[in-house]
Amino acid sequence: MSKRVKVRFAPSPTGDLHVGNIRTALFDWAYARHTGGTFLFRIEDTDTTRVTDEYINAAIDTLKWLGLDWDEGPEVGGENGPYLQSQRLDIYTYWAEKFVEQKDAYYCYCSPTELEAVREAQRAANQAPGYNGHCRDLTANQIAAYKAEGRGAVVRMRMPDGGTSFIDLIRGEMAFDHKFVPDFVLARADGSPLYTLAVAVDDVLMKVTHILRGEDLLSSTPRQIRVYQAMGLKEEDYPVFAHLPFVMGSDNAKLSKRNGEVSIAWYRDKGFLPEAICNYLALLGWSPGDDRENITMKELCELFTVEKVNSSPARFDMKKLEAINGDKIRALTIDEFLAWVLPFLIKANLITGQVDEIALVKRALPIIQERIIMFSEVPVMLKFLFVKDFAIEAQSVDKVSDVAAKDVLKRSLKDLEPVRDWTHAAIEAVLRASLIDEMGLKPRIAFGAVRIAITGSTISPPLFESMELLGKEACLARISAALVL
RNA sequence: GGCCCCGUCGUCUAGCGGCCUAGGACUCUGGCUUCUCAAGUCAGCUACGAGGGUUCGAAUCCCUUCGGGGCUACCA
Repeated sequence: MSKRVKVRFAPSPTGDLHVGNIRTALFDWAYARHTGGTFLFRIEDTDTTRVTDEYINAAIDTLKWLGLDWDEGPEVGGENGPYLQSQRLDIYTYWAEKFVEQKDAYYCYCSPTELEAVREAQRAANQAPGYNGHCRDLTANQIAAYKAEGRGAVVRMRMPDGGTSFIDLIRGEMAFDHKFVPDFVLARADGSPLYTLAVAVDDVLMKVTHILRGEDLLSSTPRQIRVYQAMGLKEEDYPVFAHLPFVMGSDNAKLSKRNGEVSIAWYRDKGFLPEAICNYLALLGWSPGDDRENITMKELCELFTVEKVNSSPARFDMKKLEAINGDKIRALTIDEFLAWVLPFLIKANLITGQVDEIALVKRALPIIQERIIMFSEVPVMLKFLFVKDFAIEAQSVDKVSDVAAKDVLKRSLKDLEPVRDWTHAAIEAVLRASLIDEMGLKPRIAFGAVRIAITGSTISPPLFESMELLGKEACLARISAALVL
Protein backbone atom coordinates (compact mmCIF):
# COMPACT_ATOMS: atom_id res chain seq x y z
CA MET A 1 0.00 0.00 0.00
CA SER A 2 1.67 3.19 -1.15
CA LYS A 3 1.32 6.29 0.91
CA ARG A 4 -1.31 8.84 0.15
CA VAL A 5 -0.29 11.32 -2.52
CA LYS A 6 0.26 14.95 -1.60
CA VAL A 7 1.11 17.42 -4.34
CA ARG A 8 1.98 21.04 -3.87
CA PHE A 9 1.84 24.14 -5.96
CA ALA A 10 4.29 26.67 -4.58
CA PRO A 11 4.58 29.80 -6.69
CA SER A 12 6.64 32.81 -5.87
CA PRO A 13 4.21 35.53 -6.90
CA THR A 14 6.48 38.26 -8.21
CA GLY A 15 3.72 39.32 -10.58
CA ASP A 16 0.34 38.10 -11.79
CA LEU A 17 0.24 34.36 -12.19
CA HIS A 18 1.01 33.62 -15.80
CA VAL A 19 0.24 30.88 -18.24
CA GLY A 20 3.28 28.80 -17.30
CA ASN A 21 2.53 28.96 -13.58
CA ILE A 22 -1.03 27.98 -14.16
CA ARG A 23 -0.14 25.05 -16.36
CA THR A 24 2.00 23.77 -13.49
CA ALA A 25 -0.77 24.42 -10.98
CA LEU A 26 -3.22 22.63 -13.23
CA PHE A 27 -1.05 19.53 -13.50
CA ASP A 28 -0.39 19.56 -9.76
CA TRP A 29 -4.10 19.83 -9.09
CA ALA A 30 -5.13 17.25 -11.67
CA TYR A 31 -2.59 14.79 -10.34
CA ALA A 32 -3.80 15.25 -6.78
CA ARG A 33 -7.40 14.81 -7.83
CA HIS A 34 -6.63 11.87 -10.07
CA THR A 35 -4.94 9.99 -7.27
CA GLY A 36 -7.43 11.02 -4.63
CA GLY A 37 -4.59 12.78 -2.84
CA THR A 38 -4.16 16.18 -1.27
CA PHE A 39 -3.49 19.40 -3.12
CA LEU A 40 -1.41 21.83 -1.10
CA PHE A 41 -0.94 25.48 -1.99
CA ARG A 42 2.02 27.32 -0.53
CA ILE A 43 3.30 30.83 -1.16
CA GLU A 44 7.04 31.18 -1.53
CA ASP A 45 7.62 34.75 -0.49
CA THR A 46 11.11 34.57 0.92
CA ASP A 47 12.23 37.15 -1.60
CA THR A 48 10.36 39.94 0.12
CA THR A 49 11.58 42.59 -2.26
CA ARG A 50 9.79 41.00 -5.19
CA VAL A 51 6.70 39.38 -3.72
CA THR A 52 3.90 41.67 -2.59
CA ASP A 53 0.58 41.11 -0.81
CA GLU A 54 -1.19 42.30 -3.90
CA TYR A 55 0.34 39.56 -6.00
CA ILE A 56 -0.33 36.97 -3.35
CA ASN A 57 -4.00 37.88 -3.22
CA ALA A 58 -4.19 37.92 -6.99
CA ALA A 59 -2.69 34.44 -7.11
CA ILE A 60 -5.24 33.12 -4.65
CA ASP A 61 -8.02 34.76 -6.60
CA THR A 62 -6.81 33.37 -9.92
CA LEU A 63 -6.59 29.82 -8.66
CA LYS A 64 -10.07 30.04 -7.23
CA TRP A 65 -11.47 31.47 -10.42
CA LEU A 66 -9.96 28.64 -12.41
CA GLY A 67 -11.55 26.11 -10.13
CA LEU A 68 -8.26 24.74 -8.84
CA ASP A 69 -9.31 24.24 -5.25
CA TRP A 70 -6.74 23.31 -2.63
CA ASP A 71 -7.04 21.21 0.49
CA GLU A 72 -4.25 22.85 2.43
CA GLY A 73 -2.98 26.37 2.14
CA PRO A 74 -3.93 30.02 2.49
CA GLU A 75 -7.55 30.61 3.52
CA VAL A 76 -8.37 26.93 4.04
CA GLY A 77 -5.60 26.22 6.54
CA GLY A 78 -4.37 22.75 7.36
CA GLU A 79 -2.29 20.96 9.94
CA ASN A 80 1.04 21.82 8.33
CA GLY A 81 0.68 25.58 8.21
CA PRO A 82 1.36 28.36 8.04
CA TYR A 83 1.50 28.27 4.27
CA LEU A 84 3.25 31.54 3.65
CA GLN A 85 6.98 31.09 3.90
CA SER A 86 7.35 34.58 5.31
CA GLN A 87 5.52 33.26 8.39
CA ARG A 88 7.85 30.32 8.80
CA LEU A 89 11.16 32.10 9.10
CA ASP A 90 12.04 30.69 12.50
CA ILE A 91 11.63 27.19 11.13
CA TYR A 92 14.22 27.81 8.45
CA THR A 93 16.57 29.43 10.93
CA TYR A 94 16.28 26.39 13.15
CA TRP A 95 17.26 24.04 10.37
CA ALA A 96 20.02 26.23 9.02
CA GLU A 97 21.61 26.32 12.45
CA LYS A 98 21.10 22.62 12.90
CA PHE A 99 22.84 21.94 9.63
CA VAL A 100 25.79 24.01 10.76
CA GLU A 101 25.93 22.12 14.06
CA GLN A 102 25.85 18.86 12.18
CA LYS A 103 28.64 20.12 9.93
CA ASP A 104 26.43 19.66 6.91
CA ALA A 105 26.67 23.39 6.44
CA TYR A 106 29.07 26.15 7.45
CA TYR A 107 29.29 29.88 7.71
CA CYS A 108 30.84 31.50 4.70
CA TYR A 109 32.38 34.94 5.09
CA CYS A 110 33.25 35.58 1.47
CA SER A 111 31.96 38.88 0.20
CA PRO A 112 29.91 39.14 -2.99
CA THR A 113 32.78 40.87 -4.76
CA GLU A 114 35.22 38.16 -3.73
CA LEU A 115 32.82 35.50 -4.96
CA GLU A 116 32.36 37.29 -8.22
CA ALA A 117 36.10 37.54 -8.67
CA VAL A 118 36.44 33.79 -8.14
CA ARG A 119 33.74 33.05 -10.67
CA GLU A 120 35.32 35.40 -13.13
CA ALA A 121 38.64 33.65 -12.80
CA GLN A 122 37.00 30.26 -13.21
CA ARG A 123 35.25 31.34 -16.38
CA ALA A 124 38.46 32.75 -17.72
CA ALA A 125 40.20 29.46 -16.99
CA ASN A 126 37.35 27.59 -18.70
CA GLN A 127 36.34 25.88 -15.50
CA ALA A 128 32.88 25.31 -14.10
CA PRO A 129 32.03 28.43 -12.12
CA GLY A 130 31.01 27.83 -8.56
CA TYR A 131 31.99 28.26 -4.99
CA ASN A 132 35.56 27.21 -4.39
CA GLY A 133 35.10 26.00 -0.84
CA HIS A 134 37.13 28.84 0.64
CA CYS A 135 35.31 28.90 3.99
CA ARG A 136 34.63 25.20 4.28
CA ASP A 137 37.10 24.51 7.02
CA LEU A 138 37.90 27.79 8.66
CA THR A 139 39.80 27.72 11.97
CA ALA A 140 38.48 29.49 15.03
CA ASN A 141 41.12 32.16 14.55
CA GLN A 142 40.15 32.81 10.96
CA ILE A 143 36.51 33.10 11.93
CA ALA A 144 37.38 35.50 14.73
CA ALA A 145 39.39 37.59 12.31
CA TYR A 146 36.52 37.79 9.80
CA LYS A 147 34.12 38.73 12.55
CA ALA A 148 36.50 41.40 13.76
CA GLU A 149 36.45 42.79 10.25
CA GLY A 150 32.71 43.04 10.61
CA ARG A 151 31.98 40.67 7.78
CA GLY A 152 28.59 39.04 7.60
CA ALA A 153 28.21 35.33 7.00
CA VAL A 154 25.86 33.29 4.89
CA VAL A 155 25.04 29.69 5.70
CA ARG A 156 26.40 27.48 2.99
CA MET A 157 25.60 23.81 2.42
CA ARG A 158 28.48 21.43 2.07
CA MET A 159 28.12 19.22 -1.00
CA PRO A 160 29.93 15.95 -0.40
CA ASP A 161 31.94 14.24 -3.10
CA GLY A 162 30.04 11.87 -5.30
CA GLY A 163 26.77 12.51 -7.00
CA THR A 164 23.03 12.50 -6.73
CA SER A 165 20.68 10.43 -8.76
CA PHE A 166 16.94 10.22 -8.70
CA ILE A 167 14.06 9.12 -10.86
CA ASP A 168 12.16 11.85 -12.64
CA LEU A 169 8.68 10.61 -13.44
CA ILE A 170 8.80 12.35 -16.82
CA ARG A 171 12.45 12.10 -17.81
CA GLY A 172 13.58 8.87 -16.28
CA GLU A 173 16.76 8.44 -14.30
CA MET A 174 18.68 11.63 -13.65
CA ALA A 175 22.23 11.73 -12.37
CA PHE A 176 24.28 14.75 -11.33
CA ASP A 177 27.94 14.75 -10.43
CA HIS A 178 28.66 16.96 -7.42
CA LYS A 179 31.70 18.29 -9.22
CA PHE A 180 29.17 20.50 -10.95
CA VAL A 181 27.04 21.20 -7.92
CA PRO A 182 29.06 23.60 -5.77
CA ASP A 183 28.32 24.36 -2.15
CA PHE A 184 25.26 26.57 -2.15
CA VAL A 185 23.83 29.24 0.09
CA LEU A 186 20.95 28.32 2.39
CA ALA A 187 20.50 31.57 4.25
CA ARG A 188 21.52 35.14 3.62
CA ALA A 189 23.83 37.10 5.89
CA ASP A 190 20.77 38.67 7.50
CA GLY A 191 19.53 35.21 8.36
CA SER A 192 16.68 35.08 5.85
CA PRO A 193 16.29 31.79 4.01
CA LEU A 194 16.82 31.17 0.34
CA TYR A 195 14.62 29.16 -1.94
CA THR A 196 16.87 26.10 -1.74
CA LEU A 197 16.42 25.88 2.02
CA ALA A 198 12.78 26.87 2.30
CA VAL A 199 11.36 24.61 -0.43
CA ALA A 200 13.12 21.52 0.79
CA VAL A 201 12.31 22.09 4.45
CA ASP A 202 8.68 22.83 3.70
CA ASP A 203 8.21 19.91 1.36
CA VAL A 204 9.51 17.60 4.06
CA LEU A 205 7.63 19.20 6.92
CA MET A 206 4.42 19.41 4.93
CA LYS A 207 4.80 15.77 3.91
CA VAL A 208 4.73 16.41 0.20
CA THR A 209 5.07 13.19 -1.76
CA HIS A 210 5.17 14.44 -5.36
CA ILE A 211 6.81 17.53 -6.77
CA LEU A 212 5.64 18.44 -10.25
CA ARG A 213 7.30 21.70 -11.26
CA GLY A 214 8.92 23.50 -14.14
CA GLU A 215 11.99 22.07 -15.78
CA ASP A 216 13.96 25.18 -14.87
CA LEU A 217 14.25 23.63 -11.43
CA LEU A 218 15.60 20.34 -12.71
CA SER A 219 19.23 21.13 -12.07
CA SER A 220 18.52 22.40 -8.58
CA THR A 221 17.13 19.03 -7.54
CA PRO A 222 20.44 17.65 -6.22
CA ARG A 223 20.63 20.61 -3.85
CA GLN A 224 17.13 19.98 -2.65
CA ILE A 225 17.89 16.33 -2.07
CA ARG A 226 21.01 17.35 -0.14
CA VAL A 227 18.78 19.23 2.27
CA TYR A 228 16.57 16.17 2.73
CA GLN A 229 19.65 14.20 3.68
CA ALA A 230 20.75 16.82 6.14
CA MET A 231 17.29 16.79 7.68
CA GLY A 232 17.73 13.11 8.27
CA LEU A 233 15.02 12.02 5.88
CA LYS A 234 15.21 8.42 4.74
CA GLU A 235 15.66 7.98 1.03
CA GLU A 236 12.38 6.13 0.62
CA ASP A 237 10.64 9.16 2.07
CA TYR A 238 12.05 11.63 -0.45
CA PRO A 239 9.37 13.26 -2.54
CA VAL A 240 9.20 12.03 -6.12
CA PHE A 241 10.09 14.56 -8.78
CA ALA A 242 8.54 15.25 -12.17
CA HIS A 243 9.85 18.18 -14.17
CA LEU A 244 7.32 19.62 -16.57
CA PRO A 245 8.39 21.02 -19.93
CA PHE A 246 8.21 24.75 -20.51
CA VAL A 247 5.41 26.65 -22.12
CA MET A 248 6.99 28.99 -24.62
CA GLY A 249 5.81 31.82 -26.77
CA SER A 250 4.89 31.43 -30.41
CA ASP A 251 8.29 32.78 -31.43
CA ASN A 252 9.99 30.05 -29.46
CA ALA A 253 11.20 32.47 -26.85
CA LYS A 254 10.04 32.58 -23.28
CA LEU A 255 6.40 33.49 -23.07
CA SER A 256 5.89 37.22 -22.74
CA LYS A 257 3.52 39.95 -23.82
CA ARG A 258 5.23 39.97 -27.18
CA ASN A 259 4.22 36.48 -28.20
CA GLY A 260 0.95 35.96 -26.38
CA GLU A 261 -0.70 37.28 -23.32
CA VAL A 262 0.75 35.77 -20.19
CA SER A 263 -1.47 37.10 -17.46
CA ILE A 264 -4.48 34.97 -16.57
CA ALA A 265 -6.24 38.16 -15.53
CA TRP A 266 -6.12 39.27 -19.15
CA TYR A 267 -7.93 36.13 -20.33
CA ARG A 268 -10.53 36.64 -17.66
CA ASP A 269 -11.18 40.18 -18.83
CA LYS A 270 -11.39 39.07 -22.42
CA GLY A 271 -14.05 36.56 -21.60
CA PHE A 272 -12.33 33.21 -21.69
CA LEU A 273 -13.90 30.43 -19.68
CA PRO A 274 -11.75 28.96 -16.92
CA GLU A 275 -12.54 25.53 -18.22
CA ALA A 276 -11.36 26.49 -21.71
CA ILE A 277 -8.11 27.85 -20.36
CA CYS A 278 -7.54 24.72 -18.32
CA ASN A 279 -8.52 22.46 -21.19
CA TYR A 280 -6.11 24.19 -23.53
CA LEU A 281 -3.29 24.33 -21.00
CA ALA A 282 -3.75 20.65 -20.23
CA LEU A 283 -3.01 19.93 -23.87
CA LEU A 284 0.31 21.75 -23.63
CA GLY A 285 2.66 18.96 -22.72
CA TRP A 286 0.05 16.36 -22.07
CA SER A 287 -2.55 14.39 -23.97
CA PRO A 288 -4.96 11.69 -22.94
CA GLY A 289 -3.25 9.38 -25.41
CA ASP A 290 -6.09 9.19 -27.86
CA ASP A 291 -7.69 11.81 -30.08
CA ARG A 292 -9.80 13.39 -27.38
CA GLU A 293 -9.16 17.07 -26.93
CA ASN A 294 -12.28 18.74 -25.68
CA ILE A 295 -12.49 17.60 -22.08
CA THR A 296 -14.05 18.88 -18.89
CA MET A 297 -12.23 19.47 -15.62
CA LYS A 298 -13.77 16.30 -14.30
CA GLU A 299 -12.52 14.30 -17.26
CA LEU A 300 -9.08 15.84 -16.87
CA CYS A 301 -8.95 14.56 -13.31
CA GLU A 302 -9.97 11.13 -14.44
CA LEU A 303 -7.54 10.95 -17.34
CA PHE A 304 -4.49 12.78 -16.03
CA THR A 305 -1.35 10.81 -15.31
CA VAL A 306 2.23 12.08 -15.11
CA GLU A 307 3.38 9.27 -17.36
CA LYS A 308 1.52 10.84 -20.25
CA VAL A 309 3.24 14.18 -19.78
CA ASN A 310 5.65 15.06 -22.57
CA SER A 311 9.25 15.96 -21.96
CA SER A 312 9.56 18.49 -24.77
CA PRO A 313 8.58 22.12 -24.49
CA ALA A 314 5.36 23.43 -26.06
CA ARG A 315 4.55 26.65 -27.82
CA PHE A 316 1.52 28.63 -26.73
CA ASP A 317 -1.03 29.05 -29.53
CA MET A 318 -3.70 31.67 -28.97
CA LYS A 319 -5.73 30.48 -31.97
CA LYS A 320 -6.19 27.06 -30.50
CA LEU A 321 -7.20 28.48 -27.15
CA GLU A 322 -9.77 30.62 -28.95
CA ALA A 323 -11.10 27.62 -30.83
CA ILE A 324 -11.53 25.69 -27.60
CA ASN A 325 -13.13 28.66 -25.90
CA GLY A 326 -15.58 28.97 -28.79
CA ASP A 327 -16.45 25.30 -28.50
CA LYS A 328 -17.01 25.62 -24.77
CA ILE A 329 -19.18 28.69 -25.22
CA ARG A 330 -21.32 26.91 -27.79
CA ALA A 331 -21.78 24.05 -25.36
CA LEU A 332 -23.15 26.34 -22.65
CA THR A 333 -26.86 26.31 -21.81
CA ILE A 334 -28.58 29.66 -22.35
CA ASP A 335 -28.81 30.27 -18.62
CA GLU A 336 -25.12 29.56 -18.11
CA PHE A 337 -24.27 31.73 -21.07
CA LEU A 338 -26.44 34.49 -19.66
CA ALA A 339 -24.73 34.38 -16.29
CA TRP A 340 -21.32 34.74 -17.89
CA VAL A 341 -22.35 37.48 -20.27
CA LEU A 342 -24.25 39.84 -17.97
CA PRO A 343 -21.17 41.28 -16.23
CA PHE A 344 -19.66 42.10 -19.60
CA LEU A 345 -22.76 43.95 -20.76
CA ILE A 346 -23.01 45.85 -17.51
CA LYS A 347 -19.35 46.75 -17.57
CA ALA A 348 -19.80 48.04 -21.12
CA ASN A 349 -22.63 50.25 -19.84
CA LEU A 350 -25.10 48.72 -22.25
CA ILE A 351 -27.45 47.54 -19.54
CA THR A 352 -27.84 48.20 -15.86
CA GLY A 353 -29.17 44.79 -14.97
CA GLN A 354 -32.91 45.36 -14.95
CA VAL A 355 -35.19 42.40 -15.47
CA ASP A 356 -36.55 43.53 -18.83
CA GLU A 357 -33.02 44.06 -20.10
CA ILE A 358 -31.95 40.66 -18.91
CA ALA A 359 -34.99 39.10 -20.54
CA LEU A 360 -34.08 40.69 -23.85
CA VAL A 361 -30.45 39.61 -23.55
CA LYS A 362 -31.60 36.10 -22.89
CA ARG A 363 -33.73 36.09 -26.02
CA ALA A 364 -30.82 37.42 -28.03
CA LEU A 365 -28.20 34.96 -26.82
CA PRO A 366 -29.15 32.04 -29.07
CA ILE A 367 -28.37 34.01 -32.21
CA ILE A 368 -24.92 35.08 -31.06
CA GLN A 369 -23.78 31.99 -29.23
CA GLU A 370 -22.09 30.45 -32.25
CA ARG A 371 -20.69 33.77 -33.39
CA ILE A 372 -18.28 34.58 -30.61
CA ILE A 373 -15.06 33.15 -29.33
CA MET A 374 -14.96 35.19 -26.13
CA PHE A 375 -17.48 37.03 -24.00
CA SER A 376 -16.00 40.45 -24.60
CA GLU A 377 -17.47 40.27 -28.09
CA VAL A 378 -21.01 40.15 -26.80
CA PRO A 379 -21.40 43.86 -26.03
CA VAL A 380 -20.40 44.85 -29.55
CA MET A 381 -22.77 42.29 -31.05
CA LEU A 382 -25.75 43.32 -28.97
CA LYS A 383 -25.02 47.00 -28.88
CA PHE A 384 -27.70 47.78 -31.47
CA LEU A 385 -30.37 46.47 -29.12
CA PHE A 386 -29.51 48.70 -26.21
CA VAL A 387 -27.85 51.90 -27.33
CA LYS A 388 -29.75 55.08 -26.55
CA ASP A 389 -28.17 57.19 -29.25
CA PHE A 390 -28.19 54.82 -32.19
CA ALA A 391 -25.98 55.78 -35.12
CA ILE A 392 -24.76 53.98 -38.21
CA GLU A 393 -21.04 53.37 -38.17
CA ALA A 394 -19.13 55.92 -40.21
CA GLN A 395 -17.70 53.56 -42.81
CA SER A 396 -21.15 52.18 -43.66
CA VAL A 397 -23.11 55.40 -44.01
CA ASP A 398 -22.48 55.79 -47.74
CA LYS A 399 -23.71 52.25 -48.32
CA VAL A 400 -27.23 53.30 -47.36
CA SER A 401 -27.24 56.77 -48.78
CA ASP A 402 -27.18 55.93 -52.50
CA VAL A 403 -30.33 55.77 -54.55
CA ALA A 404 -30.53 52.01 -54.78
CA ALA A 405 -30.25 51.60 -51.05
CA LYS A 406 -32.86 54.26 -50.43
CA ASP A 407 -35.24 52.41 -52.72
CA VAL A 408 -34.72 49.26 -50.68
CA LEU A 409 -35.32 51.10 -47.44
CA LYS A 410 -38.41 52.92 -48.73
CA ARG A 411 -39.95 49.71 -49.92
CA SER A 412 -39.07 47.92 -46.69
CA LEU A 413 -40.61 50.64 -44.61
CA LYS A 414 -43.79 50.58 -46.64
CA ASP A 415 -44.21 46.81 -46.59
CA LEU A 416 -43.17 46.33 -42.97
CA GLU A 417 -45.64 48.92 -41.72
CA PRO A 418 -48.69 46.66 -41.93
CA VAL A 419 -46.98 43.61 -40.43
CA ARG A 420 -48.82 42.79 -37.23
CA ASP A 421 -47.20 39.53 -36.25
CA TRP A 422 -43.66 40.84 -35.66
CA THR A 423 -41.71 37.59 -35.82
CA HIS A 424 -38.54 36.89 -37.73
CA ALA A 425 -40.42 34.48 -39.98
CA ALA A 426 -43.04 37.07 -40.87
CA ILE A 427 -40.45 39.80 -41.38
CA GLU A 428 -38.39 37.57 -43.63
CA ALA A 429 -41.43 36.54 -45.65
CA VAL A 430 -42.43 40.15 -46.25
CA LEU A 431 -38.96 41.39 -47.15
CA ARG A 432 -38.23 38.47 -49.44
CA ALA A 433 -41.48 38.94 -51.26
CA SER A 434 -40.96 42.62 -51.88
CA LEU A 435 -37.19 43.06 -52.11
CA ILE A 436 -36.15 39.80 -53.74
CA ASP A 437 -39.15 38.57 -55.65
CA GLU A 438 -40.68 41.86 -56.75
CA MET A 439 -37.72 44.22 -56.95
CA GLY A 440 -35.50 41.38 -58.21
CA LEU A 441 -32.57 42.24 -55.97
CA LYS A 442 -29.88 39.92 -54.79
CA PRO A 443 -30.39 39.01 -51.15
CA ARG A 444 -27.01 40.24 -50.03
CA ILE A 445 -27.62 43.61 -51.62
CA ALA A 446 -31.15 44.06 -50.38
CA PHE A 447 -30.71 42.74 -46.88
CA GLY A 448 -27.36 44.44 -46.60
CA ALA A 449 -28.97 47.84 -46.75
CA VAL A 450 -31.62 46.90 -44.23
CA ARG A 451 -28.96 45.44 -41.98
CA ILE A 452 -27.02 48.66 -41.87
CA ALA A 453 -30.14 50.68 -41.16
CA ILE A 454 -31.18 48.37 -38.34
CA THR A 455 -27.91 47.41 -36.70
CA GLY A 456 -25.64 50.20 -37.88
CA SER A 457 -23.11 47.78 -39.27
CA THR A 458 -22.41 45.49 -42.21
CA ILE A 459 -21.74 42.72 -39.74
CA SER A 460 -24.45 41.65 -37.35
CA PRO A 461 -26.36 38.73 -35.96
CA PRO A 462 -28.98 37.30 -38.35
CA LEU A 463 -31.06 40.18 -39.64
CA PHE A 464 -34.62 39.01 -39.18
CA GLU A 465 -34.07 37.70 -35.70
CA SER A 466 -32.35 40.96 -34.85
CA MET A 467 -35.35 42.89 -36.12
CA GLU A 468 -37.73 40.79 -34.11
CA LEU A 469 -35.71 41.46 -30.98
CA LEU A 470 -35.44 45.17 -31.63
CA GLY A 471 -39.20 45.47 -32.09
CA LYS A 472 -41.32 46.89 -34.86
CA GLU A 473 -41.42 50.44 -33.66
CA ALA A 474 -37.66 50.81 -33.33
CA CYS A 475 -37.05 49.06 -36.63
CA LEU A 476 -39.34 51.37 -38.57
CA ALA A 477 -37.83 54.38 -36.82
CA ARG A 478 -34.30 53.34 -37.75
CA ILE A 479 -35.22 52.72 -41.37
CA SER A 480 -36.87 56.12 -41.52
CA ALA A 481 -33.81 57.71 -39.96
CA ALA A 482 -31.52 56.05 -42.49
CA LEU A 483 -33.72 57.39 -45.28
CA VAL A 484 -32.89 60.98 -44.46
CA LEU A 485 -29.13 60.52 -44.29
C1' G B 1 32.75 28.14 -21.52
C1' G B 2 30.89 23.98 -18.14
C1' C B 3 26.75 20.81 -16.60
C1' C B 4 21.84 19.31 -17.82
C1' C B 5 17.17 18.87 -20.64
C1' C B 6 14.70 18.65 -25.36
C1' G B 7 14.04 17.67 -31.09
C1' U B 8 7.14 14.09 -35.55
C1' C B 9 2.97 18.75 -40.14
C1' G B 10 3.23 26.29 -39.24
C1' U B 11 1.39 25.00 -33.82
C1' C B 12 -0.31 21.22 -29.99
C1' U B 13 0.08 16.17 -30.32
C1' A B 14 -0.78 10.29 -31.46
C1' G B 15 3.10 6.85 -32.15
C1' C B 16 6.62 3.11 -27.48
C1' G B 17 10.41 -2.34 -34.04
C1' G B 18 6.18 -4.40 -38.61
C1' C B 19 -1.14 -1.97 -37.80
C1' C B 20 2.76 4.36 -40.71
C1' U B 21 2.33 5.34 -48.59
C1' A B 22 2.73 8.57 -40.21
C1' G B 23 -3.41 9.53 -37.35
C1' G B 24 -6.19 13.70 -34.78
C1' A B 25 -6.87 18.94 -33.42
C1' C B 26 -5.86 24.20 -34.32
C1' U B 27 -4.15 27.47 -38.17
C1' C B 28 -3.94 28.29 -43.42
C1' U B 29 -6.01 27.50 -48.67
C1' G B 30 -10.16 26.08 -51.77
C1' G B 31 -15.41 24.21 -52.27
C1' C B 32 -20.40 23.57 -50.36
C1' U B 33 -24.10 26.07 -47.34
C1' U B 34 -25.65 31.16 -46.82
C1' C B 35 -29.17 37.82 -45.47
C1' U B 36 -23.58 39.81 -43.31
C1' C B 37 -20.44 37.50 -39.74
C1' A B 38 -20.02 33.02 -37.74
C1' A B 39 -21.20 27.97 -37.15
C1' G B 40 -21.50 23.45 -39.92
C1' U B 41 -19.54 20.38 -43.80
C1' C B 42 -16.07 18.49 -47.71
C1' A B 43 -11.27 18.67 -49.70
C1' G B 44 -6.18 20.25 -49.84
C1' C B 45 -1.29 21.87 -48.07
C1' U B 46 2.42 20.36 -44.81
C1' A B 47 6.29 16.56 -40.49
C1' C B 48 9.71 11.96 -38.22
C1' G B 49 16.46 18.09 -37.80
C1' A B 50 20.96 15.63 -40.29
C1' G B 51 24.45 11.55 -40.78
C1' G B 52 25.90 6.89 -39.46
C1' G B 53 24.86 2.18 -37.36
C1' U B 54 21.75 -2.35 -35.07
C1' U B 55 17.76 -5.27 -37.54
C1' C B 56 14.57 -9.24 -42.36
C1' G B 57 12.24 -4.51 -40.95
C1' A B 58 13.21 2.03 -37.38
C1' A B 59 9.62 7.87 -36.33
C1' U B 60 10.37 4.11 -32.63
C1' C B 61 16.97 1.13 -30.24
C1' C B 62 22.50 2.96 -30.27
C1' C B 63 26.29 6.63 -31.68
C1' U B 64 27.74 11.26 -33.74
C1' U B 65 26.36 15.88 -35.25
C1' C B 66 23.35 20.20 -35.71
C1' G B 67 19.55 23.09 -33.58
C1' G B 68 16.49 24.98 -29.36
C1' G B 69 16.18 25.68 -24.09
C1' G B 70 17.57 25.66 -18.83
C1' C B 71 21.07 26.13 -14.88
C1' U B 72 25.69 28.11 -13.67
C1' A B 73 22.98 34.35 -7.68
C1' C B 74 23.22 36.26 -0.48
C1' C B 75 16.38 35.01 -7.62
C1' A B 76 12.84 31.35 -7.73
